[in-house]
Amino acid sequence: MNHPSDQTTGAQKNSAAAERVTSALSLAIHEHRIAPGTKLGEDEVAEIFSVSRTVVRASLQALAHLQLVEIQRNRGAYVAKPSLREAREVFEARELLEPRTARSAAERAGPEDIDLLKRHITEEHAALDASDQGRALRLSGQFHIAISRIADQTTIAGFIEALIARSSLIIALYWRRESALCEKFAHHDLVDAIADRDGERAEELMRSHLVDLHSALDLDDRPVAPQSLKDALKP
Amino acid sequence: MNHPSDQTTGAQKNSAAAERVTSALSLAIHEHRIAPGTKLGEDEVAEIFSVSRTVVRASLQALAHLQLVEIQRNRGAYVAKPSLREAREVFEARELLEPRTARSAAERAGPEDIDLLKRHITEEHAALDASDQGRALRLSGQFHIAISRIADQTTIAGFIEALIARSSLIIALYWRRESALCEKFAHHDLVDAIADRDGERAEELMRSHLVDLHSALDLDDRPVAPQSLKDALKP
DNA sequence: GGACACATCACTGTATACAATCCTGCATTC
DNA sequence: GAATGCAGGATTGTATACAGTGATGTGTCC
Repeated sequence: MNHPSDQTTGAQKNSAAAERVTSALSLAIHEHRIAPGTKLGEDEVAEIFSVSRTVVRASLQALAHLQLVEIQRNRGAYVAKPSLREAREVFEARELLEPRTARSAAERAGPEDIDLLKRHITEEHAALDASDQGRALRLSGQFHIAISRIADQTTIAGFIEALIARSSLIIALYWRRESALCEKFAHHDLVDAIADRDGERAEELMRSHLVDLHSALDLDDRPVAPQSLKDALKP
Repeated sequence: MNHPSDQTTGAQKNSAAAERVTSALSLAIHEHRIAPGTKLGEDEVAEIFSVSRTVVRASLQALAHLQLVEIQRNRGAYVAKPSLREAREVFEARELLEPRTARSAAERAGPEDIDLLKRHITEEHAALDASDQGRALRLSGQFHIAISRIADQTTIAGFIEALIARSSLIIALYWRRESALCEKFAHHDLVDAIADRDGERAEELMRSHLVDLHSALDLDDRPVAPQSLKDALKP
């Protein structure tokens, strides 16, 4: 059985070394150790991981497909900075897909699935207790992915995975300091509903959980980031 | 204004030459000129397009991400052969996403959007009259993509694009000879509903259209393809 | 005659070298 | 002093060469 924080995503497998680089970059982005907008120079990344640019390029392309990085032709790869509009779209899409997925998961979950989810939550708590925000955030995403996997719809699970990856960037950009990270209980209740095989309740819990998350973001129309003024005038 | 059959998909842009190769391969697959399961050797493709393997690899990777081709490590790239289960999942996902998208499209469509859709249909008819099955099929897919673009949800539009790409493979594998290609009228009615700004009707038409499509496929559990016996015994 | 082991071959994986493009800084000019 | 043009450097795009892996076919042994 896999450890809950295993990160073999459903994404397209790259070959050998490329996958290692992709995972490492993806992890760092998910844990907010690389900020949106950061340039990922090929030589730079290549040296860090002791591989050639060929491998790095494959990784960056894979990440670009997940929209975690943006590749500008002849200019290089940058960690993506989702716009307000994109941020809204991502959460709308999640609110469309995930509640239904949670329902399916509740209807299909076996004992080992429940176990997996519970271990997930344990890990989340541990990360929160250790004040490891980055890890907690990543695990929180993994929790959602785990549910979509249990729902046994790999196609939709893949979409959700991509949405959660982008959510991580969105949270990095638009999270309101004021709002607390109240996911602990939300996730716990969700697992309970799934363990009870109560699809209806799982669906509703997931929906409200996502609405909570959404409303904890600052997705109004006015400029948010300090550099947006400069950005707005440049092009 | 763009020509309706323009094919600048929302997918991640590859660099320069790679995009040309990706488009050409994608087109050939969509038009059923390359069968599922066909091997796409790097040298072979490289020579056909007069580029180096580097470029071909980038293209194949991009197509792999759309799940149009499957890359097996150290073994090469093959045009994907979606399983029955995957086929079902793809259509379930479409039935989940597209009706709602059609509703949004109806609510947002401007005159130029209606024009675009009408020109799409004209092209489809032309292809059908010319008995160009492959082109008709591709245009039919493009029609769905156009609607999702009008809905102005680029994130979901991207998902739908990927689903339609795979649908093309699924149709190649599981289409029943008996059932007629009845899309002409379905698409026509849909455009009418969108032109009337009747979201409700558009949603319902899209739903039934997809159900029709789904039921025109042979997605039962028994083996379908003639070579499946051989395949089943080999591994 | 069949099966296994091994060698050969074809192909993919990775690294590196070269070409093209873009950005930066400086000099020149008005 | 500001703006423009140009040159240098840095970075990405592409091609090619080498290394590693899997498949195929042959030969030998039982």
